[in-house]
Amino acid sequence: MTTTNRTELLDELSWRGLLHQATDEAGLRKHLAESPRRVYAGFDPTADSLTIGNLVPIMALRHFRRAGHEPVVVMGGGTGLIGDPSGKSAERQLQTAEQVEANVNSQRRIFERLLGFEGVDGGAAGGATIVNNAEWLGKLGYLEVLRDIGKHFSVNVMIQRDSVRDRLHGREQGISYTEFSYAILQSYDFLHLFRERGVTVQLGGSDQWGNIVAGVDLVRRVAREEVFGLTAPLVTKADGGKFGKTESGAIWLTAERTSPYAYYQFWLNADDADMPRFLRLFTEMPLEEIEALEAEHAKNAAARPAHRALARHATALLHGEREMERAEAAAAALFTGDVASLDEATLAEVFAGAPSSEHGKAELAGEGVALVDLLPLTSLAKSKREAREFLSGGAVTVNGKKADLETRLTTGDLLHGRVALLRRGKKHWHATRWG
RNA sequence: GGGCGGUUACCGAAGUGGACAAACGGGGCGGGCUGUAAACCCGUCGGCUUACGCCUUCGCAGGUUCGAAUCCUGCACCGCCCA
Repeated sequence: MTTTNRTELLDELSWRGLLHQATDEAGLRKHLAESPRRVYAGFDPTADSLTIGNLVPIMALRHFRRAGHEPVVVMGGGTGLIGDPSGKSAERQLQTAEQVEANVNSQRRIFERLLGFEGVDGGAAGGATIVNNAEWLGKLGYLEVLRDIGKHFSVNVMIQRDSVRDRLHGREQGISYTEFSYAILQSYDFLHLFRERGVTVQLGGSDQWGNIVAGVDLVRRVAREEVFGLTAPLVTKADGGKFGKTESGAIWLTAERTSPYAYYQFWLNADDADMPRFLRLFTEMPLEEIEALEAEHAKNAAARPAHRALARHATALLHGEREMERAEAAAAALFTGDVASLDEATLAEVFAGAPSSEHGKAELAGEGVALVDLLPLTSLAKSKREAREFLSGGAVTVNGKKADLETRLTTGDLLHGRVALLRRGKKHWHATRWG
């Protein structure tokens, strides 16, 4: 990890591709150089976890912290009750207060992991802070908001905003007063944080630009102080696909939703064309190191040095060194197909997260059980017909050995006397356990 | 309210009485090649206990016919035009 000093921060964010837009960039640069600042980013508790898209602003916060500034994470326990219309084509369904609270608590772990909230790196301003805007938004009175805050918002301006305008003109979907008001609440967050905690910079995804600018305006009007905002770009893929999505769904930042193994795989499978950007965005390697990897990749693409480095860094960052090592070991075993040689403990670890099923060992005696009959009982085939299709196509493997329509599973196939590992296609595994 | 056009499988889009489980493209799945990639090639894609077999599909409900995604009637929804 490099130590970035405050004057270089914006330059670094820029070459890393983390800087999209900023209010008064020259002013911000000076502001950040002068002294340690507090910078905040808000996160919506719409789910009990965050996805890889949310990683971008989090990475930006990490760079601020490394540069000696103090990140403040704002969990939208209050705004989450309302719903941000930005980027949404339809009115959002309100979540219950309990849901929002549960989501906030669940997401908190991610920030603790990625930003650390105590005694971090001896940054000049200390570690990061995490707050929940339900704390202050919940106390606001309606009349108070209308008198003190609402006065500073021009409806004329608000309806010009893309997120609102699209919904206003949409024949199908209108926008409720509730969602329309969202920007006011988020702006109020900035004002509150400025007053109570001296926060002077807000950071967010590019879809937050409007909300951020509104907050900067509000602080200027009410407190007569200049504060700043900047956004990180929306991450795209070279092939035009949606970033962070795989066949099996979104990539999440908690192990229950996306296992460290799957997370590792996601990065390892990144498109070559995306590598340069991803290395800059999602690792904290210095530029020289990244360029060295790129050179190495150009020389020997087959070894995929850059992919491995990216997967290792990103996984270790989120799940820790140990989980990263395990994911890597699992990858090695699964892709050489050499699962039969794994010792029992490693095998158990590698397949801990894989689909599995329990069966009676007696069935394996003598002739054993035909794979065509077994497959429909696993996650690998939906019906016997499908099982036949896969088997005759050479898609199925037992403990790393290719199977066909005739293959039967017998006691002799059990690894460590109790498990047989089936694979369909390149990466669908299923552990059958026999007891 | 009136006129016209539309509604087909995951998506797009052919099909206007039998050879239709339905062309073609995208996408999915599987195989090959490869770098656990891209590109490319091959196979497959309504479902089924193993099938020149059965069952369920072409907006919905009825009808004509030996036989309908295709013709008729009514209904629903979408688009354009007139009021």
